This record gives sequence, structure tokens and C-alpha cells, in this order.
Amino acid sequence: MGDRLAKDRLFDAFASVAKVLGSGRRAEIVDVLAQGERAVDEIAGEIGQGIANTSQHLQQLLRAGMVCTRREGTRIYYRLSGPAVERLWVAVRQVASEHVAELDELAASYFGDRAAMDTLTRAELSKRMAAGDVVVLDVRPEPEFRSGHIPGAVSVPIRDLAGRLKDLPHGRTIVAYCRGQYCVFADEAVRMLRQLGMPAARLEEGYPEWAAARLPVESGAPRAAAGRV
Amino acid sequence: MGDRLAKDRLFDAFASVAKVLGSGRRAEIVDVLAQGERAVDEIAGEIGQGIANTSQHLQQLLRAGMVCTRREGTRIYYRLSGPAVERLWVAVRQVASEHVAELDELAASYFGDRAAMDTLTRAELSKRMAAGDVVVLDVRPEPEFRSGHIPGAVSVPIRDLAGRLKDLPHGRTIVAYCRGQYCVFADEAVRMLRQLGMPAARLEEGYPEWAAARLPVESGAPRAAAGRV
DNA sequence: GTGGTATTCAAGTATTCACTTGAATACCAC
DNA sequence: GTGGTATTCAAGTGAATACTTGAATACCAC
Repeated sequence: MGDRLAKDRLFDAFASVAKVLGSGRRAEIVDVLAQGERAVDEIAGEIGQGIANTSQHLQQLLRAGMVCTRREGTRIYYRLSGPAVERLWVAVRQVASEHVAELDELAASYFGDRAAMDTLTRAELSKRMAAGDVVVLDVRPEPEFRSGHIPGAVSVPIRDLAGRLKDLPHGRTIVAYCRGQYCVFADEAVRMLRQLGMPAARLEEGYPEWAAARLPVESGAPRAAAGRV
Repeated sequence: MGDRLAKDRLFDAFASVAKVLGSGRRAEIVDVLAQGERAVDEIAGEIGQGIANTSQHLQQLLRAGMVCTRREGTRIYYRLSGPAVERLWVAVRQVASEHVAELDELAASYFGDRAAMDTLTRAELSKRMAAGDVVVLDVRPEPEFRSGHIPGAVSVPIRDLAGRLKDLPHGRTIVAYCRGQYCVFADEAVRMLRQLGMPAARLEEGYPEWAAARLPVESGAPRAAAGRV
């Protein structure tokens, strides 16, 4: 049919989209941006790379149409360009978690014994929030909390948790959440709290899934003296 | 937090899934396998590559857990390993068609003037099939027809269409379908039929979407003397 | 066992890619 | 205008990748 070249180029175009996600660092960027928009230096910090390198990764994501930008003074904020990109990222994680054996090992060795740790589904958390017998703890970095969080949640970034443990209320179960199933922040928080004998559990998924499920969200800065709930 | 290494490896594992789709040839393989299982030499033929190269691409898909194999004598049949992989492939195509500008040009320059061509949705086709005023034409290669097709469809692979035009019934509109939105077979068939003054249109999507929508399907060899409907 | 076929493995080459470094650009404050 | 900051661009290096070629393996028919 004489179509070899055009056909190849068509599928190369499809593949170019997947190829952009085929780098761990860019995948990490997409995962960060799934939480909300970020400036370049913030992204560089979160993924632990230099600014120039981060910028080039962002250019690639931009060229593939997966992110868009917004300028504000000297800063340029990046965000995912639409829900199709989020669906793609979820699809990648699903295939990976179903089929990549290494993931289970990685998750087990690094996340700790997830199975032995209490987890709550979104529905369970909603119910217990309504009953008022839990404290919801957002352990993501604060900018992510600002751009959206579960209503009533307290923001204590995992980095600060050790120093602010005594501010947390006793008596009620603390439910920590973070970026999602494959983020370790909530796991670390639960481990830390349990070592101190405090009842703690993690939300099975993270904020992106919560928001995607159209459950109520809230945005803005944490309340002053965030320690008191 | 001292997690740099493990975190990087985790996201590398996610990225490894996307990376496998990041080659036009492997994307083509996934697209072919979305139609049903195939032996290595069949795949090599469809994507226009050597057998050794095709085999190595298949090994990569296998290592990523995206395909599985079944042995039958000397032949080894590959198939997609599950619905998550199909969802991933659809997600890639969606992001590509939304965001990669080049795709529109490629589609326009190669597919011809799709907009000027009548297309039917699945619902429209179902209705007209019930009314009995259309002939449904499957222009995919015959093995794909055998592994599943729209009930009542006639199999005339695009390669054979030119030689079998006179066998097709006149009077009723011919609706051609193929592998999907980005497959050219149906477009070529419609162009060919219209040049002969026959009323023709294409199904907007392809067989995979039809089957995924749980519309009725049929499988088996084409009826003898497939020309008569 | 032998011969034939389908598939995989292994080595070689040209290309592509990630990250680093250092310089250039674009904006704001003054 | 100058100085400072955020971002992008460009060049260089070491590693990874796609495709080719030729050989090895695994199965079947006999």
C-alpha cells in the first residue's frame, strides 16, 4: 500500500507521548504536577535535580503537550494540560502495579510493611470524619496543601512532623494522607506516630484520587498555630 | 529524608512501563495485539520489520508485563496481558490526539479529508443495521476478522478490495470499518468505493472500540464466496 | 535419529538521551 | 538605566537504544 513511511510516522507520534513519560524524573514531575501547579525551582527541589536539567525535562513535557505554563513576574508556573494527562499517568501506574514485579519489592522494602498497617478507604474516612472521631493529617509539603486539601485537615509536612508531634491532639485516631498510593509520606507519618503509641492509620489513596472522586475539598493556607485542631 | 535512591527507583519503575511504549514500532505492536493474539512472524509482517527485531521488541513488552505468550507447536502467540494495557494504549492515543499538533497534520495529509467523508457512530450503525439498509464491510486483514468482527460483516481485506469490487452488492450503503480512528483501511475503502459511485461511509471508530462497548460480536471464518451478502 | 521451521540470543554500529556546566535571556525592583 | 533572580539555551560526555547480521535453541514431522 506504499504507506510504510506515513504509518511509521503516525505511530512514532503516538510513541512520542509515551516516550516523554519514559523517564523516571519526568514521571516524578508529572506526579508532582498532578497535585497542582509549581514553579521550576519548586519542581527541581521536589525531584532532587538541578534547575537546568529540570527545565529541560519540562521543555520536553511542554513539547509533548502534557503541561502548560503561566507566567507570574519572573517565575513560570507549570501545570498538567488536562484530565487526559492525568488519566494517562494513572493508567501507567496501574499497568506498573499490576505487572511490574519489582514494584512490589520496592514498595515492600521501602514503604515498610504496608499490609500490616491500617489503611482507610475514602468511604471509611468520610464516615469517620462525619462521626468526628478522627484527626485528618496532611503530610505533604505545604504548597501542595495550599493548592487543595481534604476539608478540616491539619497541615504538618512530613519534614516537620518529628518536631511537632507534641502539638497533635491525643485520644482520636490520626489519619494521614499524602500524594497517593505510591507516596511514602503517610507511611512514614503513621510509623512515627505508632512508635509513640498514638493510634494512626493512612488513607489508602492520596489527595489526587480524593479530588478526582469529587469529594469535598478546601484550599488556602493552614490555620495559624496549626498544631491545635 | 534519605530516600532519594529508593524514590528514584520507584519512579524509574513507573517510567519503565511508559518507556516500552515509547517506540513507534512497539506502539504498533500493541495496536496490532489489541485486535487479538498473533504469532511473531505475523506481527513482523504487520509492522514491516525483520523477525529478529520484532522478537526483541516483543521481549521488551514481555519484560514490562504488557504482553503474555502461548505456545502452539513451533509458534509462539503473543497477546496483551490485560485490560489495563488496553486502557493505557487508549490513554496514550487520547493524549496524543489532543495535544500533538503533528498528529492532525499527519492524519489530514495521509488519511485524506476525513472531515469531508461521511462517518457513522456506533449507535447510528446499530440503528441502520437493524433497519437492514446497510452492508457492513470489514477491511482488516483476515486473521483479525476471524478473531472477532461485527455480526453480519463481510470480510474483504483492503488489499483484496480492488479485485473484488464487483462482488459487492449495489443499492445499499456500504459502511466500512477497520482497526480504529487512526487506521487508514476504512478510509481507503470508502475512497475507492466512492470513486465508483457507490454510496459508502466509514464507522467512526474501529472494532476494538466496538468490542469494548460490549456491542454484539461474532467470530470465525468469513462465509464462503464472501462476495454475496 | 535427520531435516525444516519458528523463535530467540549475541555481537556490532550509528544514533539518541540524560545530566552537567557555563552562558544568555527575560522579568522585576530601584 | 543597574542589579538581582528565575528560567532557558547550548555544548560536551558517558550511557542506553534500535536495527542488522549470523548463530543457537526449541519444536515438529518423518
